Amino acid sequence: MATVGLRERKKEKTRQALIRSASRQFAKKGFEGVTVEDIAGACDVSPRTFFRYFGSKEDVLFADADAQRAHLMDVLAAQAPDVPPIRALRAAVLEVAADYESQREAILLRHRIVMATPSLTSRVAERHHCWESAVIAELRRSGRGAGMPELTLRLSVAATTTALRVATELWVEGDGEGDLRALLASALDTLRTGLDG
Amino acid sequence: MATVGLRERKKEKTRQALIRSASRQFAKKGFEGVTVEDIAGACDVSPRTFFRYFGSKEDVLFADADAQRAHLMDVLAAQAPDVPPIRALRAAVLEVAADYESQREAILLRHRIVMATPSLTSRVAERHHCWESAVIAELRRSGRGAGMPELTLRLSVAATTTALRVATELWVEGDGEGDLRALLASALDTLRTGLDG
DNA sequence: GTGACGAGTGGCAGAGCCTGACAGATTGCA
DNA sequence: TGCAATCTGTCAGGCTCTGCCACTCGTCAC
Repeated sequence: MATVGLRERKKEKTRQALIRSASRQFAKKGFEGVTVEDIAGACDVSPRTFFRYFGSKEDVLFADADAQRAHLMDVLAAQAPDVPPIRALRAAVLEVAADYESQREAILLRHRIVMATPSLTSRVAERHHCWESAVIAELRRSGRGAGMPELTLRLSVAATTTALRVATELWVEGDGEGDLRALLASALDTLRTGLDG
Repeated sequence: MATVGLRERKKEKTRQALIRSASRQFAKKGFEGVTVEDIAGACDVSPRTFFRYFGSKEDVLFADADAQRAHLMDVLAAQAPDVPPIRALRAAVLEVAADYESQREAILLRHRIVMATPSLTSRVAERHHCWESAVIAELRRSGRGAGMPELTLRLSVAATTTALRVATELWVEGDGEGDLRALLASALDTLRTGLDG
């Protein structure tokens, strides 16, 4: 049996406690109105320990980013080898959109915090940019992007992740009431058909 | 005649000195290897004064961003009213590309600094994201985007600025030897025609 | 020319983020 | 129980950035 030791369970518990503590306080007092000391203090942990779990105060807000990125990459890698790159990527981002919808509250909360804090908006952009690089690397690794010129490959990936971002923004602005996957699918179709005007 | 007083001339001089001092030292010792004290000290100015010119250490690296954004917006606003939004935007980003080419050395230097400093990559992304909002606002203001659904409008703008980013990245990776405008034009054509595969 | 006004500056103090180093506590295992 | 690895707290310190106050120096009116 895969017993995880007490140590690891404790660690995961602290990690989750820090994330919850941070989210709660950010929502109440704004990102800049909360110090690392506040976050750590609410968990009976020293600020130094906080930084052993998260590289920065911003990181705790995007703690699940790695998991989402991993999911994206998994779905991408799981596509049949003969599926063309853009179609494979389409499936992957639609999967991420489904993730977002299933974590609706958390995503909405985070986006509200981000919107209210100019210095954070760049972080979201960075995340998507980071995904971009990873996706390109994966497409290259799997040989899927072999026949495409460099510019086309990069542009396709960048445009697709951009579609995910734009669709998500609209969805969030509508308080997550709309159908994110439908929105994203529509955006992807637009990209496939071509922008006119 | 528009004589600018000694005071203002001095101010502009300090500003330029700070920018040059920063660029030079960043190039030599890396962004994080240089402190604000270093930058200011090299100009015989106190750190406190540095922050009166630039909101942050990062800002000094993107000092010309405002001018470029203004140029982009000017070209956009100067398009004939009957030019459709995407075509107007195309003209504007091509103009920015021309700017980049004319400031080749400075752009290349900056991108190298950014590439070498993970924490800065988000800033570039943020800049483009910021342009996006401004462009959308302008298109809305001029009534150019009137007939388009929200999603299409935003996606078109986002995809176009993304094309600028991707083309610029490729251009920089090739040490600015290629033809940035041609690269961008090709990317824009791809977006217009539609992504296939 | 002289003096008043205001913009620009420097220095100081301080909050907050983040890191390295060391010592103590806790867990896992023999 | 005792050892080794891991996790934590404390301390010291550097850096970014801000508010505050006094000072200097252009600018402008008289």
